[in-house]
Amino acid sequence: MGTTSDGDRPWQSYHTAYTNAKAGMEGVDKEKVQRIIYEMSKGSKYFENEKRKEAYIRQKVENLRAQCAKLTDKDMPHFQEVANKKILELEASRELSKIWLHTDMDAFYAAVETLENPSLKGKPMAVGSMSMICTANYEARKFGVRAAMPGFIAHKLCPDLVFVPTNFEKYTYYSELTRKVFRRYDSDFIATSLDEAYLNITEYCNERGLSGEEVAAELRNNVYEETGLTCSVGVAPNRLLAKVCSDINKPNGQYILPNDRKAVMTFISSLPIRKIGGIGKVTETILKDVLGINTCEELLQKGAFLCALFSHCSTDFFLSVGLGLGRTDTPEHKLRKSISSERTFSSTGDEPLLLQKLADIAETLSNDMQKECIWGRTLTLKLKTASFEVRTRAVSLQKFIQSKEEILTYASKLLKAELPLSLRLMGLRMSQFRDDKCGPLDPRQKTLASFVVSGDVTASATFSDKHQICDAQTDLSVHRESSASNDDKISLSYEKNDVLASDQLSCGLRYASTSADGIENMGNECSGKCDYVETENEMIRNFSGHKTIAASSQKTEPSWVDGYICSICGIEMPPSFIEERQEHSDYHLAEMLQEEESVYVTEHLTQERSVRKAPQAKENARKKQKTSPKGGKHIPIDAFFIKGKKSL
DNA sequence: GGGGGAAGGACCA
DNA sequence: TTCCTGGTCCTTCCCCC
Repeated sequence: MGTTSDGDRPWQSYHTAYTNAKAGMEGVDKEKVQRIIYEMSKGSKYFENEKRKEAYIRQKVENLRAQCAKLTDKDMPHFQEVANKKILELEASRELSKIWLHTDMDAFYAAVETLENPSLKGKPMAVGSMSMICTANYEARKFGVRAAMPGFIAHKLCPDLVFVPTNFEKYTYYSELTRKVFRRYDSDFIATSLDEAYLNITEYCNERGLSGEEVAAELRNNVYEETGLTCSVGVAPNRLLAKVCSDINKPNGQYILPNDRKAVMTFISSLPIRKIGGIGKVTETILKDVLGINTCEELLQKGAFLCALFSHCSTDFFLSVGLGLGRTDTPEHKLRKSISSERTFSSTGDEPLLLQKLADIAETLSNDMQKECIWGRTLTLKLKTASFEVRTRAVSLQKFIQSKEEILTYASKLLKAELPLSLRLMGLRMSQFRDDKCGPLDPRQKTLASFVVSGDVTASATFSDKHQICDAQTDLSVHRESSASNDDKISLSYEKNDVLASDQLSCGLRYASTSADGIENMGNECSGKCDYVETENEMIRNFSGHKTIAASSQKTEPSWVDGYICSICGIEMPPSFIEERQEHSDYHLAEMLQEEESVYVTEHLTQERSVRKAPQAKENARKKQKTSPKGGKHIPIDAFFIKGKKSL
């Protein structure tokens, strides 16, 4: 990219995501487009970052080449044998009885906009803004304009380009219309985005005695009739191939690959690897530059090298691609694994401003989580620096959270550990969701109750031993009474821990206390028994594994009026309901502690800052932080989330 | 040595 | 002057058991 080896045409080696051919871009003056993009990008921070990334990939290629060179004549027969065995196994799994159809709407957002505003017809148009465009119609693509390209570059390529802002409500509405059509062919169709879906049309074809080709034509016609939009369709024995096929006759076309092994192998033999979903720019570069692999057929031919250089997982994928294999089953309904929100803004290092932006993102995330009834326990902060370096910092909590306040509390800690820093993007992601979605409002109560009610002593003991529940503010720790007693009794202990030290611990308890001068004193590991010293409140608590209530408030345990009425909520429960009563009391205690925590957090924020700056903190920090490949200035997160040395 | 969390990266739409 | 957003999966590193 722009180096001497490129002579007087440096742009020829500048390969951004949007210099790759896409449907409708045939006949584009590629060199002209590349030159313009290069001229407009060079010198920018984005460009510099791209250069860094490319250097990193080049290094990766060199390393793999070196590994390759080390392979001896003795190694190769072994790896060839491994590859042959894998190929035989994969071949045995080949299924040709299913007919899969992949449908892809043509320039979807642009088509919807044109449908609603016919004056746009025939004009080069892009949906998006000057900073980034989502999609471009086919007229614009003739100029080299395409999705994921910054608007200002698109404008340079096509000065008459019309920009239309995105309107996702519209796209969702039209997407739903297309899905109504899809459902008639396969009620369990898989939607991968607003404009793409996979349909298993095996049954539909068999029941009606229709071929895949006939069904594809019928479906395209129905979509057009009911939406006024065109789509392109691919039909093949599996999803991987169907997706490749739908791209062949774009726009408004279809391609059918027969359910026949020979036809599949012929089709795949000359197919460029980049056409396969899952093989992107980096993987393509590595396979090409290290092993000279350009087509899917060559993946099979170089099987031995793939086995020698890549992981089992990657090798299996590459070899199955070489055989033209793909998924033929309809997966179970996939549950969401994470939810996130991020914002890009003008680069700034202003701390109050960054915290304000973080609060906005936390609010959006919290709202989204509430809409979907989700609680999560792993919070990840994503940062993009002014120089486009991306960092992520995560914290796993011992409780599930959802509120803006809680998200912001932890997110702020993660951010502050990274500052000072000039940022252009911040994002928050929540993952590790609680299994039950719409449970009680207090996620912890459910967790606690499940331990008591289940009576699964083994499970609770294991949990207790391995994961002392030490939440940042309010902790509900489940402890088994001394195993020596062998009476299988479970007692519940509540402990309120230091906001600073405990929230990131996954195994064991460690407490950090802060003395008046801000010097860090690392505390003890706690497993069943521990002393908790909280200097700020001059409070010493002891907790010995028996049922202990260690809340700082003066509130007392709920009592049973007249022997059966709860003094707090008035619920009636006879004395014989021992476990239920215990659980009920625990619930109120958990509530009390939760009330306290907001106050507690506020009190501790000031203290926490001083701790973060303590010189000893860095020394004590566990060196888990991975060395940044970029070698930039970076404060390890552990410098903030200090863990003590394990007590012996 | 294996399990699992954290961090980073690839990829997709 | 200006280069997105939101999601999944995989790999690597490193700590702890």
